[in-house]
Amino acid sequence: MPQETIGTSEERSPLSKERVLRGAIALADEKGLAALTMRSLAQELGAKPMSLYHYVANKDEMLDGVVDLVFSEIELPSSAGDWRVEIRRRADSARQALQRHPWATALMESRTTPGPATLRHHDAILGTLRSAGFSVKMAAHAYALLDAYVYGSALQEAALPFSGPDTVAIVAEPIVQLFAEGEYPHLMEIATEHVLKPGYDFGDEFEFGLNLILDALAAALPADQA
Amino acid sequence: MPQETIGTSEERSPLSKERVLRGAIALADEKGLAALTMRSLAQELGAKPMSLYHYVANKDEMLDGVVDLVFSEIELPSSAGDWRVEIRRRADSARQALQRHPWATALMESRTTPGPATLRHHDAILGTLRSAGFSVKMAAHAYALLDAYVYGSALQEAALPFSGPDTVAIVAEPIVQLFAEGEYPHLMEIATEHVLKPGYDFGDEFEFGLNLILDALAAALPADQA
DNA sequence: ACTCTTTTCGTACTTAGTACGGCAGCTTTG
DNA sequence: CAAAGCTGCCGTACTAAGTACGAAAAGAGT
Repeated sequence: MPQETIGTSEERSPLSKERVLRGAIALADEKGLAALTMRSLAQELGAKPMSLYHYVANKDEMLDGVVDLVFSEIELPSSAGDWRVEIRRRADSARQALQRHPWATALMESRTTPGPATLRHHDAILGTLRSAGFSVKMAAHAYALLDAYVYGSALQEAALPFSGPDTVAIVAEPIVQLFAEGEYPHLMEIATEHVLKPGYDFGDEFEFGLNLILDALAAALPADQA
Repeated sequence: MPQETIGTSEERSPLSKERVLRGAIALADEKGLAALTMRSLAQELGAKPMSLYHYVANKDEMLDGVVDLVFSEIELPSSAGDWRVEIRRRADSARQALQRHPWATALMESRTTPGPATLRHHDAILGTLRSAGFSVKMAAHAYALLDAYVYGSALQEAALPFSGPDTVAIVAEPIVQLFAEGEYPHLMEIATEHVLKPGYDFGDEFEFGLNLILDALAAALPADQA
């Protein structure tokens, strides 16, 4: 006597590439990237491991799809409207997406085959910059700069031992202890006088850099248009 | 009858943590990060897998050590001398190190336990910025910005399907083919009119952003000092 | 109901990390 | 110089994970 639809937690709609990828994201969000195995994912989906291979060629290809899905969560900038507003919107949106899925930053590296959402994303940014009046070359420069900054920030934030504005103090003690040896005076200074202060939020750090970059790009625009 | 010292290629000095880590780097450089397994590394070192565990607790810890070794390859900025020169030097040096070991960027993400070289590195940069006159807060901002940019650029460069200034054309064809569908007009434009042009070098892209950031930081210095 | 197609899965092989205990050679000590 | 101990090296073997291969089950269409 099979147990049929007794399963309480696991969803049991038919599988699909979409469901597999979304399940993978959910699993990675919950348990971390290391816990994302074909076997555990199958279980999560109420299926058996080999069933997944009907929708993805192999795990690597699945990860490509996952990365593209994460990219699709990022708001696209519009080519109309103020370019600074649009670029900022997408930068913030990208940071949020990579905050929701901290493991994704690591994945983006190894995957050299961008998916449609990724390409669309890049295309939209370049479009916005070109519409703003940047030359082809300058748009490429600006794009590389902005993108490097956004991903680099995501990398940094993912590496931070804390996440919210308030969880800082929890891990502060052992770190300060380590620095107290006097070997890293400047790290010590920045830690105690800035990062470990109550109101610290990495988001402020991010905004500072983003503003600085946008201002500098805006200043370079007139000369580029000439 | 043991074959003694007949082995031609494999080094056969006694093992050490140093040798294990350097072997790991060499293997990753040669065959890629995926090929770096405890088994293959042991073979490379002319030893058996389990021997490695005398020098590293487990693979993860080994990777931590590897990352720290890569960091130690980066030139430290000095607190004396012009801060822009020093910061630029370390930025270029960092890019070179991450170019030599493209797989390292991916590793730096997951490792939340920085080694001594990493800490020394960060400390030196902060020291240089502080000596230049930046306030604690501004130094933190500048540091986050610069670092995010350097790592982000490394990430971008590692994701590029080509490496040198001239290998571009090789992979250009299929890419252009893909874009030609007209779905990504701006990517297409940047590709054909900029990236795929003969003299293209990602290094120029990097320098542009670095200059822009340094200029903007320099402009912010006076107000910060006041 | 039968056949064709699509979806799901059972079995089993391979690779990789690593726990555990043994042994060899050098070092120390009587 | 021999017995005892320590250090570094490794043989064996277990577990987890990706996935090849082919078959069973579930639908679809006539």
